Amino acid sequence: MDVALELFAENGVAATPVTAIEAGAGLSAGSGSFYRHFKDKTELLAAVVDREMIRVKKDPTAQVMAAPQDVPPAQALATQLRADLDFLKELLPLMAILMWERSKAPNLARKVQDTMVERGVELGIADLLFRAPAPLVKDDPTAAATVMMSAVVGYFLSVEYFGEPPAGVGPEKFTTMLAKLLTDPNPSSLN
Amino acid sequence: MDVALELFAENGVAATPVTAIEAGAGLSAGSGSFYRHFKDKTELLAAVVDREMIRVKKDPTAQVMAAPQDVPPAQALATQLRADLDFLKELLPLMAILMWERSKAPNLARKVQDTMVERGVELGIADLLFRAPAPLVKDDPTAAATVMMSAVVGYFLSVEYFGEPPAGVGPEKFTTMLAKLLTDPNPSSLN
DNA sequence: GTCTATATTGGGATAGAC
DNA sequence: GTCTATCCCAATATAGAC
Repeated sequence: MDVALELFAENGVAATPVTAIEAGAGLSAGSGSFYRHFKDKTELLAAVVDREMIRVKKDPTAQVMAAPQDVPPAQALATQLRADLDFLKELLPLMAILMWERSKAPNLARKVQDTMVERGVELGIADLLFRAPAPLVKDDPTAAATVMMSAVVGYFLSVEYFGEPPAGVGPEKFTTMLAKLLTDPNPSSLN
Repeated sequence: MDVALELFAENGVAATPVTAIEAGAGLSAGSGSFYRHFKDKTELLAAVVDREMIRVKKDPTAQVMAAPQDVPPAQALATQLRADLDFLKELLPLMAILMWERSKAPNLARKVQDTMVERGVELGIADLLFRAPAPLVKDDPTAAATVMMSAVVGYFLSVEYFGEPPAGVGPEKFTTMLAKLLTDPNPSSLN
């Protein structure tokens, strides 16, 4: 399953021959030994995704970190956002697989949306309100959290996909800027 | 090529049989008629991507809109962000294909990064500085533009991928919030 | 430029010995 | 549980008539 996770994420399920999985698992490629463990590739995929969802759900880095009292809110939030970026790295193989399989297995995408995205936004809301909430955030925490999470995900995908930060803006700069924008305590454009 | 673009984006190149392209183009599936037009599927892929890149580059919605003087900066920026979201919709098939082919054709990803991402951030910077620039933005326009573009891309992908806005936050709310955060003229967390 | 027909291969899956 | 051997099919690609 470890091998399959890697190969699926890298090349997609369809493009990963059973023989390659056998080879990666130390079995002789081309022997049907794979089929003593799983009925077929589809069953393996389901097993891999399930295991990954469970693993991710209990990942400690997914939790909101205890907010230290002695640092300014912007800095505390930036630290949290860095942790979020690291957490997404854990999620990456699963995300890649689901992107590949989206059209074939829409139910899988649905499951992930419910458990990951909505929960992510919820956590983000809690996160934002917990720290000194700026007026804009307080005005519509859900929208603010959505912006925050979208930015993190978008940035993460850019980095992973292209192998380098967009426009040379590293994680440090990125999270700092995003945190500042969100914790700004005095907006005048509310009108 | 239109059919191929659709099918490639939906299912990936490997999972799209030549026969399906033939069928979609009005040819009889299974006849080799395809091969009178392209040497093989790889050549078709290259042609499709090239045509798409050119088409996207001259797309008028990619331009920064003339900023009206009589609306507040936050509102003007929100309008621009809505246009950006629409533009991404144009880009979606190309993005999907490149995501799928990333591992197989890293050079393609590179080409896109140069022409799309960097250009997108550049436009974003111009955009931000052009409108009433908040101190935070002025302080580091590149970082602010990266945050802005990342948020737009992340939000867009969530919507496209899951078929509905995350946490029920629609495009209107999203762009408004993001624009407000960016144009806030009075941040105190710069320190 | 499209068709019918076909050669060929790669990969999914099974049978049965060990 | 793994192997060798094999079946089968789906998909690539070509040949040659029309």
